[in-house]
Amino acid sequence: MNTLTESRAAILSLVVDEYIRTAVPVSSKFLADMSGLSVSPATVRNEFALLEANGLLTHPHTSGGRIPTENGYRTYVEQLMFEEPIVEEERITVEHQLHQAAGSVDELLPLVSTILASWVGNVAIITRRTEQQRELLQVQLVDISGDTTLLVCVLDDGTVKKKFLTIYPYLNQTLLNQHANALNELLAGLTSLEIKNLVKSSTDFELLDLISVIADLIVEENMSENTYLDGIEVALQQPEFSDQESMLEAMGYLSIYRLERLINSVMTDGRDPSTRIVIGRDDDENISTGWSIVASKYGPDTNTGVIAVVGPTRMAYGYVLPRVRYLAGLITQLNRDLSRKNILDGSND
Amino acid sequence: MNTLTESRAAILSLVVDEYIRTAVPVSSKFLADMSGLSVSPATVRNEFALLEANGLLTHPHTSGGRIPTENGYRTYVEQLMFEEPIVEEERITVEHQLHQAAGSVDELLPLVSTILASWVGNVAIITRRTEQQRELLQVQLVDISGDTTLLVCVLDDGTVKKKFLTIYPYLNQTLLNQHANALNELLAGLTSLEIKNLVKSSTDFELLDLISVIADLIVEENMSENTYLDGIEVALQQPEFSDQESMLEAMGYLSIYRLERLINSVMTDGRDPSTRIVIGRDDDENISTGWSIVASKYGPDTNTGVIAVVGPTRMAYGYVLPRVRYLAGLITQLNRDLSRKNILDGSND
DNA sequence: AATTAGCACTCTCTATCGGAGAGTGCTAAT
DNA sequence: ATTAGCACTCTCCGATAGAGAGTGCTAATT
Repeated sequence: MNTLTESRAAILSLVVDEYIRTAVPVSSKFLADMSGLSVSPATVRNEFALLEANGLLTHPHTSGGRIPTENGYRTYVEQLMFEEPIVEEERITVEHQLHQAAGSVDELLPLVSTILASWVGNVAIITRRTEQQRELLQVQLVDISGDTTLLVCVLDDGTVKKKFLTIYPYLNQTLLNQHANALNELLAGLTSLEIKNLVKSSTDFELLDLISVIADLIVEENMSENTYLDGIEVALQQPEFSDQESMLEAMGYLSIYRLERLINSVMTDGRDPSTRIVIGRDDDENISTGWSIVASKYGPDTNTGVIAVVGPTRMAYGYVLPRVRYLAGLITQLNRDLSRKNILDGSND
Repeated sequence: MNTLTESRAAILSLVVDEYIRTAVPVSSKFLADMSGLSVSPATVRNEFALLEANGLLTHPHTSGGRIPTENGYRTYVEQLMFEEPIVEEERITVEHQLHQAAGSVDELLPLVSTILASWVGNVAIITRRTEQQRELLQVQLVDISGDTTLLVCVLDDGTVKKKFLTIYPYLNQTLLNQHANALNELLAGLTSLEIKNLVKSSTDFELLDLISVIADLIVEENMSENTYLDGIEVALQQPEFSDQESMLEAMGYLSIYRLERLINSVMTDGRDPSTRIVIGRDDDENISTGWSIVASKYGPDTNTGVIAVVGPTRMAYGYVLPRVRYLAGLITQLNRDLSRKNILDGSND
């Protein structure tokens, strides 16, 4: 049933391409005239009817052109789509822009999300998984005021976490430094898990509470710090959102909290591929009708996450997919460079 | 010329109130029937004509009701407006919500902006002026990898600033700690300015470059860290933005970068009052037609900034103004508490 | 058996028209 | 100074009609 004849596949492909390009339903006359097909509109119409019977096309009105169904998009993406290669010029531009943020992940990722969003004209989102294996490098305790003390933890990827504490009895900075030194000797180089085990195994540390706080702080999920979203404004210019109602609905849908959960759930359902395209309401995903996601995991193991593009089903998959995949690879590579502990090039920034 | 008769002022006030409430032009019949005015529609129409001659009202069509001009709004705000008092219940709700963020300014301000936005149904923005007088409490140098070192500075308001450095020759953590200790002895308790003077006066410090970097880092302006914006989505539900074009235009106008510059310029033009309402295109401000700002400075001196509401000219000034002023006062008070160095109440968070 | 020309049919889109309704401006009366 | 009355203007809404686009189907062609 799903074996399309060659010409039928070509027609589906052309319809999807054209509809993605113009957002206007595609007519048989247009395909017969403008495309390489050397057939008459009537023939195209016959194929239309069959594609529609297969659930791959539909038409909004009796007398409008055809548009793809969600299944039509899926077939297109799986079998027919031409992946628009990234030209050298694009590559250079991107890598030039990224050069500014060689510092660390939390400078790199927001920049990449901005680049991706403007590149594909849709919402781009990048999540970062808090790494359980991150090591604590250094702890600091700073006396802020009377009874408020600031706990600062530096992790091995350069992340800095802080938390206000109230410590009784009052400890002055000298005492705090002594405690911090003790903590550093004890904890430096350990992961959150190792610290927790330490707490479990030995019962009579001084500052046991504080050590627990540190272990929690290291792995604390702070969504707004670990997820980067951009491109809402450019995405909302799509004709899909031409009235206030659909626009507001879209803005609600594009909330960073929703999307963060969404793409993480899409990419952590145990499936193999590191790159996925989810179109419309897939039965086992809670994605809304009319929306699609192109997502890719990035790495390496020590620093993973998902980079994704979110937009209307009428998305230029053949253009978006290679670019998402490319940026995922680029992030992976830059992360690897950052963690390789011996960067020979050193621009003093 | 600007002395309105009592009844004419009452009519202007009612028109503005009603138009703000419904966004529908107000008719003479409505005012005569529904309001306390014991006059006929014809009388109201006579007054309309005079108010229109004074440039305070206008009507979009020959046969639509009246709407205020920008000058009409200004007169209303300056002379006629009733300030909607904050009821006890609102106050309790706000203070309850704020209790969660007793920690520091950078937890407090985003929360206040969210509260304000949802309170008044418009965009709320809070800027924070980087305080030149903030003191450095502690410096930390952490070895991240081969040649990357992380510089961490803790300031006296609990702010943590960090910067990646490349230091030659390589220093291991022990050496870095020694340097950090030296720096702390030298710099702890100083402001950026004092550190810079130190650099100027003495020429042969070791780590002179590093000290300069620290001085700069302390006062580094990081807009996205110092400005908090919320409420775009709720603001865009106003009927002013009922088509895609005006909605996109509004989104562009509401960019955090623009607004940040805008409200800072509005509040730093040397005028007296700590609270200002700017309506539409004031000649000496670069505000757009159709937009208004209600802004208030907050304090105290050690930690200043501006809290503002931005929205269409048809804004409920009498509702917004007291609430902006109230929150500005609340921020001031909380800041004062935070810096008073002796908070007696200590909830262990 | 696949393709295609022909044609009636459907539906959208746009413009036009007319009437209802709302609101005004003006005049004359109070 | 206020108001009743009334003609006038403009918007809004629904109906109507015609053009245009595209289809589905049938019958003819290759």
